Amino acid sequence: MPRPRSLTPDQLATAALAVIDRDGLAGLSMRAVAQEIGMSTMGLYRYVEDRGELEQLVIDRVLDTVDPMPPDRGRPWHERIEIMVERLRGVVGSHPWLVPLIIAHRHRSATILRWSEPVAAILAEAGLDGRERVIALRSLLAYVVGAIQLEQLGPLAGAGTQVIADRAELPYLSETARHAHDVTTDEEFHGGLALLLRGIGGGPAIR
Amino acid sequence: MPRPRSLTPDQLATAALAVIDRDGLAGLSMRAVAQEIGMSTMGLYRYVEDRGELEQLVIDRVLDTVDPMPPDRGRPWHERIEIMVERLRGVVGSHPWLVPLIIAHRHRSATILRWSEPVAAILAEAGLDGRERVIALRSLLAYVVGAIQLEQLGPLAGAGTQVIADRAELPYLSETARHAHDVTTDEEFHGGLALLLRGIGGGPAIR
DNA sequence: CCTTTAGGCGTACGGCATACGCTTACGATG
DNA sequence: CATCGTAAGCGTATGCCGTACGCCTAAAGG
Repeated sequence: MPRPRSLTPDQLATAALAVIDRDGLAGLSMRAVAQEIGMSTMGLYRYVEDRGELEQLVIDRVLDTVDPMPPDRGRPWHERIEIMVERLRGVVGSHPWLVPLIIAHRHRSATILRWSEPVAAILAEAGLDGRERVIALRSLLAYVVGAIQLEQLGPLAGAGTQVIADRAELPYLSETARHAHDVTTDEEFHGGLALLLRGIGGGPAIR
Repeated sequence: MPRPRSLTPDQLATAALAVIDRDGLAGLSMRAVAQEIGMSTMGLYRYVEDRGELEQLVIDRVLDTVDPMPPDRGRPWHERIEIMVERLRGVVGSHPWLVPLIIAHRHRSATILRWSEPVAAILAEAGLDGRERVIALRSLLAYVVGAIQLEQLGPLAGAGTQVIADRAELPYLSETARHAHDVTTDEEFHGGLALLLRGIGGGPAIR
């Protein structure tokens, strides 16, 4: 009976994401999204309660593209976890501006749960008991969250690291920084993950 | 010759920190800090270029309390790293509102460098070569950053986890969540760190 | 005592989220 | 086809925010 909606939540999320990808997180405002759609600012409030709900819409839209299918069970379990982690990193990494938003809304998102389910299953198969599983799962999440942020904020082989390499008062750190340029972003991420997996008990043997 | 300054940067940082600790990060505004000091809003701009510089002041003030002294060399190196990590977590954890600010300003902060120096030294002593050191150091930082945020956003034994425990469509995850209540925040943090250290090669032997 | 310099304040602007009330398009019903 | 209830969409207004700019004044050197 009433007038039909002229916008789907998905169109709204797409518009907001376009704004973010173009102008960064700071460019995201109700006005900007309304303009992107070609609607008045207040018209948006017919679709979302407030700005937070719009953000949630964007995050869900992006995170929903993470494939939650358990990987082929023929592989060793640490490889399967790597695959799951890499899927998450791939999706988040293609929208780096979203990272702070995802962090802030993490607890409300169903995707993290859907992602965690197969990971928990793999850890159980690997023989970890309940308590070990709790700790391993949280550690993996902590590592992924932290690594993605560090990666986004300053590439390892970038200018910031170069500055450190020249600091005479920090001999060990600068010596370490000089080795940074031949570690790619991917090697760094997977290297760290491999350390964690080895600690959990599933990685290749100790050096 | 000119009129002397009536405020030290430290007083400014202290006032801003008081506002944050009382009203949260959202409560931090130039107006609020000015009122806290008993000065007009624009008076603050005699001391800082802009809001960002005020934030930097607060972060430096807090992070400067992290003890950068290398721990007693008699201990095994993985214990020494644990001590360094715990110092960082202790300081940041007592001002949880600051976490997003610290993340955003991370690259400008000298404290992280001062902290990283002894950690790099310990890793070198442990026998890691340059490349391994780069990866281990970044991993530790990633874990700490991620874990502190996860810890702050949702306690493991809290209501959020309880909800998960009742989700029938996520059998492995909910089974895992049911074990969460007997893992304290500290156990979780140190358990994850122990996994990472074991992977690096310095933790207690594999299970 | 006078001059100079920076300290401190008030005002004003443009941007933000959003509360509220009006107008209007729609489509089900008579 | 005419009518009307409902929700869509818009305009206005409020109260935040950071901060540019110009004025007045305190204080120290000569």
